[in-house]
Amino acid sequence: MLCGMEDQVTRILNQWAVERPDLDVSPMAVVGRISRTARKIDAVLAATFARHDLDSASFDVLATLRRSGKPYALSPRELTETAMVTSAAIAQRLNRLEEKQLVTRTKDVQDGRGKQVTLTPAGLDLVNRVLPDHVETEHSLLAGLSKQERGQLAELLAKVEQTATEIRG
Amino acid sequence: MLCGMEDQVTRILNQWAVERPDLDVSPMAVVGRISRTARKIDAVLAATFARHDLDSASFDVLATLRRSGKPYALSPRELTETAMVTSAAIAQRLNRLEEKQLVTRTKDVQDGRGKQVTLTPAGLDLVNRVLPDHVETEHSLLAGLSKQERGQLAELLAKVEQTATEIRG
DNA sequence: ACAATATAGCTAAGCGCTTAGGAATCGTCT
DNA sequence: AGACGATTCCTAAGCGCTTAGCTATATTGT
Repeated sequence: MLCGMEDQVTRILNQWAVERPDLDVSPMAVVGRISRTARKIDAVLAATFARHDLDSASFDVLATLRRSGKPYALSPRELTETAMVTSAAIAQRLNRLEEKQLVTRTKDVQDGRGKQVTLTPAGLDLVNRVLPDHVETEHSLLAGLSKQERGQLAELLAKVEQTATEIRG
Repeated sequence: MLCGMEDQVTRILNQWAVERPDLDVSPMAVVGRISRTARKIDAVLAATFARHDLDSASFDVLATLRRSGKPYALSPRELTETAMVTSAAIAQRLNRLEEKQLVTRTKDVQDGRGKQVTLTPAGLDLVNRVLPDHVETEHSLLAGLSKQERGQLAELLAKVEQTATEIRG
């Protein structure tokens, strides 16, 4: 750690060192940083989506359908499984996307309980237009990291994610 | 990257490689991982707070007051500046905390516009009790990382956070 | 001194998420 | 076949956040 010790997270650590010297609060330097970084990233990504009259939640659904390949159709259940939100949240996202005519919901012929959510031509067109912009934003976010550093970061985060999953589903 | 290529993020990358081979989506491996890890961490931390009849937002305020040192008092403005949420959100958090008699709001004598938010004895007692539990949870989240790896992770994230801040506030 | 602007704190309305629970359909077990 | 539990999708209510906009007080400029 040869960094300048001058930012928010470091100041918090210094305060705790004074107030609760009995506690080893060093994990905050990492855990707190993950949360803060994630929020800032979300804000940056949201700006890109907003330029296309979209929000992150809507883009998430459109992108999941898009990358599933032709015919760009998945069930709400499948969408729920990749989205890290509840099925109720997906239902509401789909209401909004259907309203904007970016997806359609049709009955699943195989399973009467299920639905097929399909990208409309307008939805496919939109996600194809947003994608390059979004990818470029992500590139710019990582501009300060070498290829090697990106690999390191991804690996370290994967370990933490793994541990978090083990602790609580 | 010598990892097993079998998890969620990697599957997404593989799908994009098929569907949009023209785009270099490699940043998703990092950016997506940051978001996912942050959410899982939040869930783990929330479980700890719930054991003390608290949520992350409330704990955040209590902990900020606690680590500011005696007399455990800050203005809503100061709380807003460290919390990464709007002043309206802080006002509502304070409503809830005041209702539970964990903090008090008194008029600032120096500045008639301002208020002083102070930990009550009950609030101080609660945060002192939650803290060790919370710190232990954070330790367990990082159990899979060596001390050196933690330092690396913190530094890499700090770089990304810095870039994100430069891009947009 | 006074007006204009900035700042501090708050409420209200809207948004997207959650939990809770309902309706329809499927799969299984007798 | 029929009953029962599991699964799928949905709505409703509640929660914490945001934006918008209010009041009160402080600061700045003339």
